Amino acid sequence: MGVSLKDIAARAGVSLSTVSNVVNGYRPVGEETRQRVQSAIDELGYAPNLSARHLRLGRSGIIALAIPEFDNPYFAELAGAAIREAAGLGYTLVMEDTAGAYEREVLMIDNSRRQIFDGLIFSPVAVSREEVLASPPTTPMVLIGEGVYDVPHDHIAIDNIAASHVAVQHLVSLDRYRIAFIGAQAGDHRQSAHLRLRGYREALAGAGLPWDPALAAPTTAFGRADGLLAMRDLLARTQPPDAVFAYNDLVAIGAIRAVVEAGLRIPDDVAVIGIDDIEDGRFSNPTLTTIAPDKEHIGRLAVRRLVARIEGTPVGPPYDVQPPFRLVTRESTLGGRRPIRA
Amino acid sequence: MGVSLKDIAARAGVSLSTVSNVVNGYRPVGEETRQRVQSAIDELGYAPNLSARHLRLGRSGIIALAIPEFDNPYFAELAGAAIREAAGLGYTLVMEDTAGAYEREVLMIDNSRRQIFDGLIFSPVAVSREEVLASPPTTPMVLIGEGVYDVPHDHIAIDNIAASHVAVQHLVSLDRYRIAFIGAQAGDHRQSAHLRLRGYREALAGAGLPWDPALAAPTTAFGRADGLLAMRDLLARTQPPDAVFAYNDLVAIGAIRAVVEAGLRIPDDVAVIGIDDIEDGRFSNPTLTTIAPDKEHIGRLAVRRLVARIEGTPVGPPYDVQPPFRLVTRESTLGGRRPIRA
DNA sequence: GACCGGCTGTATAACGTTATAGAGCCCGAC
DNA sequence: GTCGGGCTCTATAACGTTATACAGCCGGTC
Repeated sequence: MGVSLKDIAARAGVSLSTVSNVVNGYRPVGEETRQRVQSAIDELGYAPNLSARHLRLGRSGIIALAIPEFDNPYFAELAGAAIREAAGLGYTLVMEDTAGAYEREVLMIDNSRRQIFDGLIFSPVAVSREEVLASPPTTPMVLIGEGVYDVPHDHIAIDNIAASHVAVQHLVSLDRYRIAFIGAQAGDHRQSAHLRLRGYREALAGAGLPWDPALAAPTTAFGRADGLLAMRDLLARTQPPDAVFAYNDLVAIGAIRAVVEAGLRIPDDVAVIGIDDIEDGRFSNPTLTTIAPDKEHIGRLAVRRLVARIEGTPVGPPYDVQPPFRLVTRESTLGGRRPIRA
Repeated sequence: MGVSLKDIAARAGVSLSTVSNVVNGYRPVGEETRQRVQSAIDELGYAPNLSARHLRLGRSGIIALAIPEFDNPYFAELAGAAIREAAGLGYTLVMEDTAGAYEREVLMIDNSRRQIFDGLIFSPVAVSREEVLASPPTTPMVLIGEGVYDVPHDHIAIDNIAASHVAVQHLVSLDRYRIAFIGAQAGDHRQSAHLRLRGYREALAGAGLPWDPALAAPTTAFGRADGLLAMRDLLARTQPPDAVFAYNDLVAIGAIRAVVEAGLRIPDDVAVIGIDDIEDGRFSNPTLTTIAPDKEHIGRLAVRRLVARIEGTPVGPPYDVQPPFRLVTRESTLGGRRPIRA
């Protein structure tokens, strides 16, 4: 083991309590003793045992952020905002990757992991609403993204349907008639994919465009490779699309690559739009038009709500928040080449 | 607080010890009692308090990975490998972002954070060798990347100089004569930037090419935006480069964008190579030639070494490992357009 | 001179867990 | 009939910390 309070106390010839008071200033200590204790601390290199402190105090000062796609920049960017907010509130934020795997997600909502952290911000993909409901209510949990609604937890997620409307309407405004959607469907667990598909269909209907199932390309996951394969498929059709609404920016970037490989022009032959506004799309060729959720807002708000729950600040009942989003137009739908403002 | 052993014991009418034995099977328990205890656990929803267990056992089963650029996919991809290896060894890996900030990095090497985790994998950027040396040797620490050598810790980092040689030699083999380097220098803390610059200069000399300071473009950081700005600068010279070796793939992607914006062709007018082999470069337009460190190897090895130290497995003295890397040629130096195998 | 209050320090109980020592019981062997 | 030993289970001490209760001392006030 490392150096403990006891070692310091012995070295300085004082009691445990006095050392503790020097360390965290709960009660005043005489100047002379304080210095003797402090030099003992410096010499022996003492640092408090966080587990013991956690056990005693009931709080560790650490909150966790569990995300399903560690390699999706969207979450990295969101995490950045969360980390800053947490630091400002005196908490450390650590991240855990569930990889969207069911067993890993279950570890989040049963108590095995939550016992060591003061709270959890969780982006569930594989677990169901019922499982979240059945989880024991110990440490506070805030849910972000996806479609786990009507549970006794704060929940922050953009309005997927409204966002999809804006995306599709933008493509319609460019006089596109054969608008495809790329993203998983059918048996997929991911609620947001279903919601975005629904928004896409509604928007098509609203614009008086027909619903063509051949233009809804399924994917097995939501990365660049999935977008690439799906787009190749769409381009091989006898009547290829003249625009694509991708489930997210990664998928869109894969789709762009497929279009370029096919020797077609963007947006002239095919316009592309995604969702997320990850940095990749700001530097891609062409740059990517996208729906930008306010990641800063989401990250900060999630932490604020969680900390409020942890500290018992009165914040009212759990609620659903739909953070703002906006359409960011770039070369993949507008054409031309405009220098990036960096 | 949550449900504790005591609650279960009371409910099942047995002692604390018996419940503990049911939970972790340290000693056998009679079948009838075991069932009574088990149903009490299920009913009350018990999960062990990890802090208490950590305090008692001296281990928490959690290791941390502290990285300087959470938004660089390189680390996300490396973390993926580390997470898998850790899971296989019975550990959970959580990630912490230092943002390369000095104060945050100091928190890693003094003991404040290490007390709650069994060990730390740390990619230092801002702290010096002396500070690492002065840190109290409590929980094991494995260092990855950068140039903190000759410290009593395992250290895993590619041979930056050798990697730079390979990169530059590849450009030379394409008959490029004005090869630029983009990456911070001078007062920068980042050792790897200095090493790569040195490798670049050595390789130029080896190829009989002159060293032109005007072709070494400094950056303030190492992201896409930095590559973009530096490349714009280089292209504005009276004698622009015909090839660019970028500090990493993100910088290279920014550089590519600058070349495209300028209306020049890649690789015809300017060839581009990076280091890291992040997924972005596999899907960019054009796709990016790069030096690919074996991230899987690095991530897994770091975890294996750390766990060996934690568990006291005899593994010999701390050592420096240089993981393998290889040149991956793509469109940004080879030209043409080759479909991605996805 | 007795008492009060402030200041400085100490002893101790608890947080939830697990390893150790040991208690009670029953069965078989001498 | 006693002893040894296996089988269950229990009581307890510790891990390192902090909050509570308390003890001693000094100076000032009635």
